[in-house]
Amino acid sequence: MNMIKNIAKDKITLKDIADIAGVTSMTVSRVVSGKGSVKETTRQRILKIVREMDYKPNLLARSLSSMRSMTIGVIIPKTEQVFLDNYLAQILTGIMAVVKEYDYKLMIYPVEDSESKGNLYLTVARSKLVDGIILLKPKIHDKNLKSLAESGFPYILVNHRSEEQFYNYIDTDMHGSTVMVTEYLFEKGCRRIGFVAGNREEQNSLDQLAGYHSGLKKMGLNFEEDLVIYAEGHAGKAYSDMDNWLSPHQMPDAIICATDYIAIAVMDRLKSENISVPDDIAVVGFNDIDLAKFTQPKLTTVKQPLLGLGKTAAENLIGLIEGEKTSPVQTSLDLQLIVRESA
Amino acid sequence: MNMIKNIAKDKITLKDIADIAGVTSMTVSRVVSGKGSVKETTRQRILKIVREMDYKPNLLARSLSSMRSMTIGVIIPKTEQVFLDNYLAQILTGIMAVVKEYDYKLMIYPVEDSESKGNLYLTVARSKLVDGIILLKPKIHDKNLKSLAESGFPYILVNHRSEEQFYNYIDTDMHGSTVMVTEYLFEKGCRRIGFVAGNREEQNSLDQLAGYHSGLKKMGLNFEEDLVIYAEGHAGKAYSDMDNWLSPHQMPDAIICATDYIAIAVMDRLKSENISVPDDIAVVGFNDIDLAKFTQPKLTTVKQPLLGLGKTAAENLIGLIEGEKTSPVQTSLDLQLIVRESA
DNA sequence: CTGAAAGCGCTAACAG
DNA sequence: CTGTTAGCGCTTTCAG
Repeated sequence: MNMIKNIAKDKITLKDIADIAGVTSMTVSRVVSGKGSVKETTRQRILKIVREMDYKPNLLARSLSSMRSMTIGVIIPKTEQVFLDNYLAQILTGIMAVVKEYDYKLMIYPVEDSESKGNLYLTVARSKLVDGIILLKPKIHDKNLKSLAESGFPYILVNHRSEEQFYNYIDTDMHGSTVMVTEYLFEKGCRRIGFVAGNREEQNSLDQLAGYHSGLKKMGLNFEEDLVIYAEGHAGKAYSDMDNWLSPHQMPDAIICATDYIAIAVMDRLKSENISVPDDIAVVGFNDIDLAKFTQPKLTTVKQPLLGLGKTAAENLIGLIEGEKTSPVQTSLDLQLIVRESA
Repeated sequence: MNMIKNIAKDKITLKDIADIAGVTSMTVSRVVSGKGSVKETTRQRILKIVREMDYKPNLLARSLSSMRSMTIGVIIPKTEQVFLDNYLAQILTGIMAVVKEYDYKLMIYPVEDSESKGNLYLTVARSKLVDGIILLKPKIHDKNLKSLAESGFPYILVNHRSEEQFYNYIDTDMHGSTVMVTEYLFEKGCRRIGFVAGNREEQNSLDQLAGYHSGLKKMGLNFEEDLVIYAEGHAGKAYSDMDNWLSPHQMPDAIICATDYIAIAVMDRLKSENISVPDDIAVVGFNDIDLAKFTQPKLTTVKQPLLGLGKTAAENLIGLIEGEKTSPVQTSLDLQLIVRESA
């Protein structure tokens, strides 16, 4: 029997293994970390002891010494929804896939909207806990973005196209796709196309709104303020603000919704008013969430390549971290209209 | 003008601050970490320099030295869905709320089902990157749970009730609530109550199934194998396996679904077969996801206190970490039937 | 209230 | 291929 097995296993260090193996901790380090070469026989001997002792490296020490944490941070805007929002969930899933592939780890930083205490981004950056950060849907007026960009710390903005030349971002073409939707509805015969807007503190939503304007213009339609509901992304607000539309001559004949959640609420309201979708009014959503195909009628929507967004963001960030890419990284992914039953 | 401001700000250490302030790094440490007392005047002087220099502590070094990372890890089963599943999303949201409140940080570890390479749990535990871990819905046959429990490292199992006396877990009473649902349907006049089961590798789903059995028995109904679909949690499988029910005399008059996603798929199938819910068949889901109130008809479902689950798990874990609680922690939260239109 | 000394466990860099 | 030296930046502990 082996006495060694009775030692407390939760504080075994490289040195302990080294002493048993009769080498220096440096040699064990090379074996365990896989960096540097070691004679095959001693390598095997060390590996055996590592297994017997059930040694697990202290990653904290490793990171402090190597100046690399091998983890990336994700900053999530914590409005009401956070994870409840499938939108973020999908992007995160994409990020996770890449993170795993490259053997990185993942740290989550939820951020209150109000939060402004001393530039969280730089605090995170300098904490050395992460090698780079991905910011999901930052607010357009976020003052701290600039100092982050200037700091040289690796970061990627997701869904935050910027006119500024120096920001790193991955985005989807919200403007173009909203024009496309307007065009689609026009060709279906719609002439009073309404719009329920998202959160105007997000670049994304502004682009959508601008796309709606462009689309109308392109089709030769006039913009009417009454046809827009500024729901700021809240399904509940969309539902109740539809009051204004509920006199027959005010009604649009098509409604573009900033998100699928909003579209669902809108359809629910229409149903309760006995207005038929798509016969009386066509409804289009954005995102193609899981449940879009289960609504009655099934929701016509614009599919965001959310998984791809997450993956691209993570891949580019890791590229930046490992010096294989250089700033600025600026990418825009295409969207796709999924025609189902609601329009 | 202050020359100091031009120094590279991303590698300022306690020592730098100390030198400028004319004290030892130890004094600065006390000020920055808030532990230990410092004369008020020097405290203010140091704080001023900290601000001017924009010093941010290196948390890696702090953790290595103090043996506390102030972060908790969450192990997420990465089946197909991960974050896409609102279920996990809500629990995570609850965890995040508490984590923020207690000034902890959050690390995410997605786990492949197949994954068994050298007990991830212990590897994470010994990495010192986290002070404790929460395991979401571990599989019942997971061999590694036992060694984790024996290691003494703080952990909490979420939704994994166990007969074993020594496991720490937070769970919801799936058995009892499924009995309650069966009873509810019986009282509505249903006598052929069907059941679409979840993933039988999760204790949770097994409890549901057992609750279904108990419920039938309690109501004096016989269990019929034909009334159960083993969809293993997949909405798509539920949809297609309903084939078996689609001859009139095979049809149940009520269907209990393991999750709302399944319930939605089931209702969709019934709709496509021109079977009316709830007039012909009553449908009940589990979880009360966001969209349950938007389905047509609105879904009657069992509300899981998912946010509460997450919060309770995190609070208890932190209690364990900080020595305010002792193992085993075993809690079961109550569920609530939300009656809407589908049953 | 402040300082000195001694690490936390690992790795970079340089020898040999 | 292996060892030595010297930290990474912070905190613990013990003095004073």
